[in-house]
Amino acid sequence: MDDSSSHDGSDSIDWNTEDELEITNILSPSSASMSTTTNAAVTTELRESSSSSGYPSKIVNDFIKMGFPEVMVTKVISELGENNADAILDTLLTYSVSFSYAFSLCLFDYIHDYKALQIVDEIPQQENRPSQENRPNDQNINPQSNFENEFSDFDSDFSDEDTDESSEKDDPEVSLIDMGYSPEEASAALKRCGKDAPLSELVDFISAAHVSKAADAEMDKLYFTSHIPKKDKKSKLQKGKNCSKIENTGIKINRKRSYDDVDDALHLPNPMIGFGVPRFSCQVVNRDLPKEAIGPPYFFYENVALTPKGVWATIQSHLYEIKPEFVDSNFFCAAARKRGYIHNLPLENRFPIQPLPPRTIFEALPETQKWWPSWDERVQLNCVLTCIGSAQLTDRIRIALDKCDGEPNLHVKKYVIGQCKKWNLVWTGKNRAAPLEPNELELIMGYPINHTRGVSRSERYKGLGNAFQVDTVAYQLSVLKDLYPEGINVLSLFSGIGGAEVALHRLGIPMKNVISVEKSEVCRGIIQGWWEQTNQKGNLIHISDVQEVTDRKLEGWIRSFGGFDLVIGGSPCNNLAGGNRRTRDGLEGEHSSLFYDYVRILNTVKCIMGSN
DNA sequence: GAAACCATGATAACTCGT
DNA sequence: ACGAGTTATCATGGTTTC
Repeated sequence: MDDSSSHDGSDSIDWNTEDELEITNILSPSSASMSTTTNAAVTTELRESSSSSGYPSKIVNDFIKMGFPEVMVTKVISELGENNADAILDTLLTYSVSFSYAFSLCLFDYIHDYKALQIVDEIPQQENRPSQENRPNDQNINPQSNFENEFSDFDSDFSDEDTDESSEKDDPEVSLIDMGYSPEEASAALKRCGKDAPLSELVDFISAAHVSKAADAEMDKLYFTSHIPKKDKKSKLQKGKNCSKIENTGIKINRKRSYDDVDDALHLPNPMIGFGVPRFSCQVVNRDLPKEAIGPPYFFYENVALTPKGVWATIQSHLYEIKPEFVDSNFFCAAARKRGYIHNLPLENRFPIQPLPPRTIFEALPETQKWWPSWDERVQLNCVLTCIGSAQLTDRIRIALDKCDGEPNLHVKKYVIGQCKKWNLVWTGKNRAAPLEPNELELIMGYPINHTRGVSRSERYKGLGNAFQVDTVAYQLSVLKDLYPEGINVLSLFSGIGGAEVALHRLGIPMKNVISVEKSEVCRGIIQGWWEQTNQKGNLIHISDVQEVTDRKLEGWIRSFGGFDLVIGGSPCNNLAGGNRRTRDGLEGEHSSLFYDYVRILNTVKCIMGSN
């Protein structure tokens, strides 16, 4: 469909026309060095535009055009000045998370007077903020190393102001009440955060409590309320398919719904931050898990968020009705990755792997900045997939751009940007948009560089495209560190390239025994290589087929190890993923139905451990 | 209507053992 | 040189949500 637009013939541009002369010219080093538009990076463009006078300045408009709210742009620019576009962009990117979250809260009608928005609005009015000259750290933000400080910069801004207010410093409870919070809320926040906590943290806590309460109510309302679908066209997935496989297995299923009553739309959270992400301490710290779901063993299940209708409802129904935690990894790294996680892990005191990974394209891939066109406004990548754009596509893009004298027209821009987003291309030369290299994907996905080295290029892309984003998963698993200081026994299903193992290792959680179930020999080799290279002390046992994980074997392992502390895995998404044109058959598809083996194994483990 | 999406399969090109 | 197996390359929509 996307490509058809390039053949419509309605435009003067013929995307498929080969022009060898132009290609030759562009490929020559001299022509590349002659580029007059080398200051193509967004921030460079903005930096140049910022020198112009007038209000609102071009830089303000440019950031607004990038999608940032005007109030936020003007606030940040008033903070940082117009001369440091990098810092402005970084701050906006991070702050937008907070802002959009706050904005989304407006959806909950009973917190219409949400205080965080008041805080946001108040910021530009405050005159006693530290000047840019007094904040050298903000002036020279190093995109390579300072990312982790972004949000704390904002927090510290609040804190600085707080300390200027002696009354607040003396009695934060009074300050909170003055801000409109109830005495109960203020008291609870102080009890939870401590009396010395900065005001911003206290506000955050109260906001989080609001969110928790609102989200619970809203989620209950949204998840499974039935409505009549408006579309006439029936999904090929939603009707007439039952979980015959499960029923045949005889496994006890906590099934409350059929497909017929779960075909309503799943409302994914926006922003997709689950129970909270780093830099935004808006966490739901308590949730009521069903008794039978409470660990140990802890379990952690993952799959794509954007499934055909009804899939997550079915998954949830087989996993103790625990609501999925939907998180987009773009809050952790430079690429989007919208995933749902169902787990019974505690939510309190999560922490991310340090240092926090780069979260923008320029920070992750600084060499691309040199070639980045000003009109490509992407600051993060789309989801890492299992295959990459073709070399011919890169050629088509280059030819199209070469034909333009100076900045391309809107039609060309639209085509190029569309393809860049679709295929996650980055700028690696003049008019050259190319796919990411495997080692770049390893960086973005949180794996050691060369983690997948030694296998074919296709296998590397496939493995990484199917993998956990390590930082995202690690954040959720981090609570295990205090629970199991001596290490854990892990049953890792559908291990892939070992995302769970890498996450635990990077968290500093020792693995005593790992049963790793993975069909692909290539992936098993990658895990084994990593296991040896990182000098793991524990035992790693490979199982090639999930069907080999029988009750008897589970019983043997449990008797031998004393039980599994964590059952973790993301079952195949092949038949769920939006990229699948041919066999997106839903949870009953050839590959994705292996989810039921996850359920089977988890139930067996719990049963054996419970009886012990 | 725009945007996004842990993909699949056909075929060409390549590798390697005989 | 041959052939089997492996790897690289490319084109291919549709569902879902906002």
